[in-house]
Amino acid sequence: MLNTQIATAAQVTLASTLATSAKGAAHTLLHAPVLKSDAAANQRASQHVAETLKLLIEKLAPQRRVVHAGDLVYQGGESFGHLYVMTSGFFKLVNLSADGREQVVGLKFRGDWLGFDGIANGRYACDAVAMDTGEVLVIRYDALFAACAAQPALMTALHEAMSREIARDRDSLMSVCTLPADARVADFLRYWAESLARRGLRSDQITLRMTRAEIGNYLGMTLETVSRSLSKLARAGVILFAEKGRRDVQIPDVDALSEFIQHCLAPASAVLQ
Amino acid sequence: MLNTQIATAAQVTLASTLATSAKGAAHTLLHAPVLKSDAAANQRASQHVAETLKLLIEKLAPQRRVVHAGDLVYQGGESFGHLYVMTSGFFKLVNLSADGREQVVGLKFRGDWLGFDGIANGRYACDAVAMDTGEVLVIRYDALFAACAAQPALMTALHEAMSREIARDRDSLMSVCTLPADARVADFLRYWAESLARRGLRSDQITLRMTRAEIGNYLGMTLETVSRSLSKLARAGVILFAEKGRRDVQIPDVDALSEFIQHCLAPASAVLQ
DNA sequence: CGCCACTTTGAATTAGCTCAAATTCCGTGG
DNA sequence: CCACGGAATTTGAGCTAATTCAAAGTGGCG
Repeated sequence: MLNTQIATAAQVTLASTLATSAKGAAHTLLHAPVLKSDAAANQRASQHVAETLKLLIEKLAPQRRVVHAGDLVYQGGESFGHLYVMTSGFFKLVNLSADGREQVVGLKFRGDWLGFDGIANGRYACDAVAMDTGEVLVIRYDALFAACAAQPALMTALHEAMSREIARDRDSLMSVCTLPADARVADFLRYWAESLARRGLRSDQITLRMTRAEIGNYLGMTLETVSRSLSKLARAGVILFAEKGRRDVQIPDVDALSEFIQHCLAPASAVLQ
Repeated sequence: MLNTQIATAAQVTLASTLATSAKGAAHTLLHAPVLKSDAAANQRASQHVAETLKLLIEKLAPQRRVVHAGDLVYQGGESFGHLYVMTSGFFKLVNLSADGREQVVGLKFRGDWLGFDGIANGRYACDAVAMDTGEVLVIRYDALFAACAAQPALMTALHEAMSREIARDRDSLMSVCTLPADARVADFLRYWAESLARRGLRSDQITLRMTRAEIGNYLGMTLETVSRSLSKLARAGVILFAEKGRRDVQIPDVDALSEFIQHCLAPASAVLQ
């Protein structure tokens, strides 16, 4: 396991640091624990995506670009000029470090923006690769920038998208740092299903468009471990593989994935596997 | 080790995926490998920070808030209304998941903004905790939003800061996912030193304001492993501890840290440790 | 039909974790 | 100023989750 200590000793340490230092006011305002999927919230989110796309199309009349599996929308090092907003399809973001390490650092779905990483330095910091046929709106950053001044709704949409990305990236880091391998895979599936649900797509049956090696790379583990974890999830009945092929995963109950994660974190439960 | 495979089999897999799918155009535009620290770039960055702070102060005349070690600037779950820009000090961002896992997901220095995570949902997603005495500019988001329309420079600064945060978070994820423990600690120190250098502060001597437990939590490893890795770095002469106390770390040569990381990644080198 | 890439599963190995004990540091009060 | 106690750190020893290495199985596609 990566780090059980995080749920025990380290957590106590951090918590006590906060408690003593925050002058007794720490953690009285926690989010309501959202462990259950929320259909109403998903519908709202889906509608919000549709409205944002409509807004962008109306205000900016952007060019559209159709992509196919394997196409690069932009490439690390390339000069920044455009942002892209997905209307359909599925993308991965791949980072390449100076010393040659390569990693999938993000997954993107309909409504997500691509290219934020390029704003600060004038160069894109990663590759955006289509994993499937899809379409993006091509948005000139300077045009968007200018339009934002006159159209507050555009700026709101932009800021919201960047904010969401920041929050999501942190959740990713958290998953990698605090969950053991099995739970990480479960969390990955949960995130994917939730992402689909929030966009109004069916989420009980997802087609993994990534190989085990890519999933493992994204989650910080080997392809063998991904395979073993998926097998364990299937054995536990939390997921089902379609009869033919193992790229299609059925998720009868998303909440069961969350329970599985909790079960992985539980310290002293003797359930045979 | 977390994942040597990433540097071997998985990398080949990913690379070939890109190569075959990107129609032969993959990776011709890589960044220049920046393995060496760059004094000129640091100076430019430092000046840029100063200019941005000046701009914010002039245009928005923000309130200032002095903080001391342990103070919370904002708390997860709290209603969003302000962004904060650090003029001095040092902060950590702590995420708390719905199921109680807690993790340090970011470190912030002078010039960095705090609170972006709150824009999308109207609630902050993490705690921002001061690790030292410092000061932040308190910026009402609605005021900033309004001012951006008239002051393009403000919007540029805002977008740059968000973009930088997104890129940085991905580097974090990459470090955790692709580096073994020793290299991760080295990379952590390298990042810290670089962060100071880019702000015009001395970077050859840094005072770790975090316990081993916090560092380990941030890097996804235990406090014991952090301690062992630091000892190994000291034994290798890459860092030196101040005579009294082990919170002060001297870094005679930042580039030596990068070399150490490379050395950790090297597959078949038989150097005794 | 056969190749090739992907996946699964097993067995052995190891990096990092857990547990434990000794040491150092630092604030506090005598 | 020094003694004391609690917190943080270091280091060792054993354990275990995940990796590495290896081999067999499966499916898609020309």
